[in-house]
Amino acid sequence: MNDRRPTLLEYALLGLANNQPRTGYAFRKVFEATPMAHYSSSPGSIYPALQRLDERGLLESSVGDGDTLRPKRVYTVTSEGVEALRAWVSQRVTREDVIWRPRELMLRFSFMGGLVDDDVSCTFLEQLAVELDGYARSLEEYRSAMPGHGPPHGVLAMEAGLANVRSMKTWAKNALRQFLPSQRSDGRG
Amino acid sequence: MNDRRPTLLEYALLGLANNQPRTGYAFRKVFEATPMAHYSSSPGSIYPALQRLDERGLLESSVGDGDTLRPKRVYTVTSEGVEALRAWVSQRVTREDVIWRPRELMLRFSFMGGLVDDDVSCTFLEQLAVELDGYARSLEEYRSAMPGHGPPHGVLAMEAGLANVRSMKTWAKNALRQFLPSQRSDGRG
DNA sequence: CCCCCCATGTAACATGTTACATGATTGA
DNA sequence: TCAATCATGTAACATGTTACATGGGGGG
Repeated sequence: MNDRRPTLLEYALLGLANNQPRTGYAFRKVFEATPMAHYSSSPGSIYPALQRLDERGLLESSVGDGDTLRPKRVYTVTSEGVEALRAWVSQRVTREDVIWRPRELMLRFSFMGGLVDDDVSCTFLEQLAVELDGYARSLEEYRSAMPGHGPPHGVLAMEAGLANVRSMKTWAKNALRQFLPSQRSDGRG
Repeated sequence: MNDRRPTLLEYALLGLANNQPRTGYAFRKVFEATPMAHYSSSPGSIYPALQRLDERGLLESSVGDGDTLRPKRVYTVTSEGVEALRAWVSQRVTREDVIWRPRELMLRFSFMGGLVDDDVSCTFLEQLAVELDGYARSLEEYRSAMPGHGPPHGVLAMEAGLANVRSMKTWAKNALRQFLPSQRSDGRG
């Protein structure tokens, strides 16, 4: 048996199934058509992943009217699956997440809707901003140690990374405003 | 024999070796310490990758004074390796690159220094800007089709993607100015 | 009737992860 | 001498990629 934590692909499937039950083919179409999640849409990755999630009890499948071979199989998330998803999105945002797994972070955020309370989204965005800030500072430090002579490619690539981190930070701060409990307390205008 | 094109990790090793010959351990240290390239620094990935590159003739290795077991092995890029690297960085920037492989793009750019003429960097940045622009437009279109009601997470995640693409575009346009052949032609001030 | 899209799956393969094993060198 | 760091590698395993195989249903 396989007790590892789910892959990113598996979490993506779980999150999509949580929005709406789908067939394997429908999952594949989402990965092909959607610009959001950058996962392979090949049958060789999707179907085995769905089978694994089924075996672990995070998804369950029901065949449609079944007298054909190759029955159409619809996957629905189980309560255990919902819990796994909730635990995943609610994890603390770490510096490592920001450095190594920014896509996973955005995937987590995008699955929060309807799954967790707004204060979880709020905490997520606050932690994200903090970690992005710290990372930006370490990048700046790193850059200042780079040689000013020679080809500028290294420094420029560095600056691309920095610009990226900063834009994400700006985004997080703006997004946060939509989740903060309303600022104006009921008294006064 | 394995004739596939090199992995991203292998290109990263090739590029680093092109800057300076290193031991396997030194490559690992770079991946641990550098914020730029997000690759695994585990021996289980690095050493086999170096062996593959050696077998394919893109790297060659020389052992230091060798009467010990476990000789220290220094990898140097071959002329064939340099050619492979040059071909890789010089490829046309496609929409798919921008959507699915932005990190690879930045890696390609950062290895251009000292490897190709400035007009290659120039072309790269121009193509990059064009493709980013097209991608941004398709993202905007996609976003405008999203539901305005319900949890805002999806729309926000979308906007994060957009902000990211736009910041990269701005970067590309700024970087381009450093590679454009000097605007003022020799006549007049 | 044929082709395309819907739909599900498997097999071979390469890569990367994790954990382990080993040995050399350097400084406290 | 002991520990840390330098240094190289392998084995088991899971995942993902590519290519292939199969079959139903609808439209031209």
